[in-house]
Amino acid sequence: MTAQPSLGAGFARHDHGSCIEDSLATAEAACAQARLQLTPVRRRVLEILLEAHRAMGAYDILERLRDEGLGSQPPVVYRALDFLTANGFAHRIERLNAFIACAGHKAGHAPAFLICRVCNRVAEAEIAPDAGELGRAATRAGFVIERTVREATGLCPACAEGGEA
Amino acid sequence: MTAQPSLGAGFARHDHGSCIEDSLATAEAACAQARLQLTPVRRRVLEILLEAHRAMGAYDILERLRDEGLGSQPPVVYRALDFLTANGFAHRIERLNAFIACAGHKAGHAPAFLICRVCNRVAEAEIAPDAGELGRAATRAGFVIERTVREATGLCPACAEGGEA
DNA sequence: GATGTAATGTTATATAATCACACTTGGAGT
DNA sequence: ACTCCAAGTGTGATTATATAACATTACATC
Ligand SMILES: [Zn+2]
Ligand SMILES: [Zn+2]
Ligand SMILES: [Zn+2]
Ligand SMILES: [Zn+2]
Repeated sequence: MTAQPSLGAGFARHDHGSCIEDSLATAEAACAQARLQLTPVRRRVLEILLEAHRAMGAYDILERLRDEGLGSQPPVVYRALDFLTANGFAHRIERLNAFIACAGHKAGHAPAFLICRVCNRVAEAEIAPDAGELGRAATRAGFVIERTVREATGLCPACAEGGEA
Repeated sequence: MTAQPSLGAGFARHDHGSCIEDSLATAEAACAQARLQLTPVRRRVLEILLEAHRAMGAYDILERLRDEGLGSQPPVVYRALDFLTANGFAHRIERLNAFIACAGHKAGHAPAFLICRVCNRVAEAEIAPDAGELGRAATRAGFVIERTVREATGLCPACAEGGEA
């Protein structure tokens, strides 16, 4: 426990069952609030991401949907993922061509990710969007930033301690 | 002229012919120094990237190679790109699944990119690797960063001034 | 009940990347 | 010179990721 506030669950152990329930409840509330439709497919995709609790490829998710009779073609899962990412319930990890449920949904936040190259777990960190040298460099150059991808690859605490290589 | 130091050529105009020559000469020198083979295919791919002066997909590059009889199958270009990126002569833009010649090769540097979503031009910015909140968050979490992807999407000065939408 | 909109179903295709194996080449060592 | 080895290349096939295009359904509204 005692997770770092800015990292959400991060790489620490946590009560997984309740984290799924909480996230789903939050998503439902947010959808009701914003008049968004959390349809069966969308909801199930979010659940799958929450259960996995790691980054999943679109086709991995699709396989699950197919087994459950919820859809069998790529557009089904990509549409659901579009909805979830557009509304902040999930994020795309560019480095992995994969998707992960948002940890600690805060409307319009600018997440960064720590990706372990050994165990493939991903931690989400909340960081101010324009902070840092990149924002300053952009300002100097007259560039207007709309979205920023920040993904660090490396070793999580567990994997760093075990066999490094 | 008067380019921002930390942005290399950035979005500013510059003498394109000499920037190609200089970069190639630098790459050749670096390869000789490090006993790396800048073979015809590798050299030509780097030239193509330098001439284009923007991010190119692997298959766009391959098409050029094919026209010139230098290779016709995907592995040819991916091998060359592996070499170029592994040795810092080119960079992969994760957001675009594309590649770009390095602007201002400094051994083992940690670049960030500003990507214009309208004109698709890309500027490379040099930023200290562990700088900023992400580095601190990683340290707090006990995460060992090996590589970082930092890519901002938005509008370059020219496109921001013209029709915003 | 007609109409419009959002969501879904389905087929095909586009785009990106890798695998697997044969072949060539240019030294290192004998 | 001969053998061996490692790096690089050629090539066909395959896998992985993502979108285009169009038909259909579900539901709200008028
Ligand atoms: Zn998030
Ligand atoms: Zn790990
Ligand atoms: Zn560079
Ligand atoms: Zn632009």
